[in-house]
Amino acid sequence: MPVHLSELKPDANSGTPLYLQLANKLSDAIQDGALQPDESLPSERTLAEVLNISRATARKAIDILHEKGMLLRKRGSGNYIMPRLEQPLASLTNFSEELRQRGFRAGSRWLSRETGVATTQEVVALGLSPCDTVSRLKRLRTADNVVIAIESTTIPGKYLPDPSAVRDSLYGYLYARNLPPSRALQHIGAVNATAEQAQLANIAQGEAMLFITRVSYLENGNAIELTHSYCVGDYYEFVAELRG
Amino acid sequence: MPVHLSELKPDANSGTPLYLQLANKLSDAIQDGALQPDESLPSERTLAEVLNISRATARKAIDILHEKGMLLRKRGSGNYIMPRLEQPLASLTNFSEELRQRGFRAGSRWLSRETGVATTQEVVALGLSPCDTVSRLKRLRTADNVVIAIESTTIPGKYLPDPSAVRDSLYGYLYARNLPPSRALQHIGAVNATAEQAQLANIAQGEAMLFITRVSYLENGNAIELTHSYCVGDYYEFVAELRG
DNA sequence: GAGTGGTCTAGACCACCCG
DNA sequence: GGGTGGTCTAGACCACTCT
Repeated sequence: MPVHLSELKPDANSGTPLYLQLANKLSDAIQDGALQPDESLPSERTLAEVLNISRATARKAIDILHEKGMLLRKRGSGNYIMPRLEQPLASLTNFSEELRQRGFRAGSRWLSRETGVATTQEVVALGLSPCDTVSRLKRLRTADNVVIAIESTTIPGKYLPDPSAVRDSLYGYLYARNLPPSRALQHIGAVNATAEQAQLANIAQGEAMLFITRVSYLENGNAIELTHSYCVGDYYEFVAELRG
Repeated sequence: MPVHLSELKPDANSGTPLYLQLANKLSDAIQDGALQPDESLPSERTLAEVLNISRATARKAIDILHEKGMLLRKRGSGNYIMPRLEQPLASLTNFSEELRQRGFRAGSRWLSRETGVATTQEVVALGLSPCDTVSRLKRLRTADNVVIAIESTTIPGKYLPDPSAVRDSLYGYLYARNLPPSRALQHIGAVNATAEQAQLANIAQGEAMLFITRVSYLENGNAIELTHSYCVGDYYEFVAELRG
């Protein structure tokens, strides 16, 4: 424990919950290497006493890190920092940030933005009524100016009446209107590129692509987005974390 | 709330924690349809009082269901049952069970079972020393007698000294020896089938396949298994859940 | 204003690990 | 036996929703 414990002390007047502040500070300390793998954290009771919080609050912070896989709990012994696992990038972030984290320059080019009446597939996937209108966005995704995916998105008209309102980032639009997706289901398969896809992505016809279908949901359970992505195999790889 | 609340009462002498018992009973009630979507749960205080437990305990049970996406919490209003989402099959279960749940008859055929010295890739992925021995299993996975995947697994020798000890299920072997994987990272890409793969899987050369690399970890963070799977696109699809 | 979930406290007992 | 995490209790205050 090279850190001064006092640096972890949360601020009771900051507005953010104490347990969240503590979880974030501990997480940062681990990421920065101030806390080393296999090292043990101060005990829950020690943390509580030194930081002037209750043990339940300290515990809740530690629970968060444990749930993220950063800590190993050992009953009767202590809480230990996990040997570093690769972080799954499959969390719900926008595409550009994901690529930027991997060191690429992300870009996109619109193929079309239109409105229309929902197809049967869209009605089912998004939980709409047969006559509802939807907005559709189609674009090419690029990394360092290389096409890495062809992406088609459908959004219910009530959430996006005018598709041209989305300038760069769909997620940016949704967050700005307080419609942040909280969970999503992805179906991932492999397909051979069609002639049209090959031409768009500048690859050979028949080349293997990842075909990803994603439905995103709001916190209240309503579907907000249906996206089909065709991803160039050479550049794109999906990383997922499984739990037992 | 058609159920009698008394049926949810946990047993203090059962050995399993109260909050877990309650979470399971609530979960069952939802799955069975005894609690309908959009219906609200009794308030946390009511649950606590009727079931003779503290609010914190009731809350912890409800937290579990919320984290599983079964409940929608509404501050100042109540806890509501979520409209049913498709369950992601990407949790950490064995292959056979996963297929069985989808209504297939799962099978496998061994191609080879051997021991050897860890390759560089295996050393890195599994956190071994360069001279460590490993066991390697290679097999074909079938559903209703159709080959759907070609799978190669590497396990550190200290966990599996004799590869022929694995009869049918690797996970069965690991659980029996108290080595249950608790989390895993999967990398998922798309590749074109080689001539050899095409012949094994009875598909055309060049056909798109999912290429999945999985590393599984024990609760203590040690890697237990490295698996490469080539999955036939027509039959296999990976389902993942993302979080915000 | 009454009821709800969100946070926090102070204290308790247990099972477990370790020296 | 002393310290640890795992569970549980009985209270408290807040911000929010509903009507």
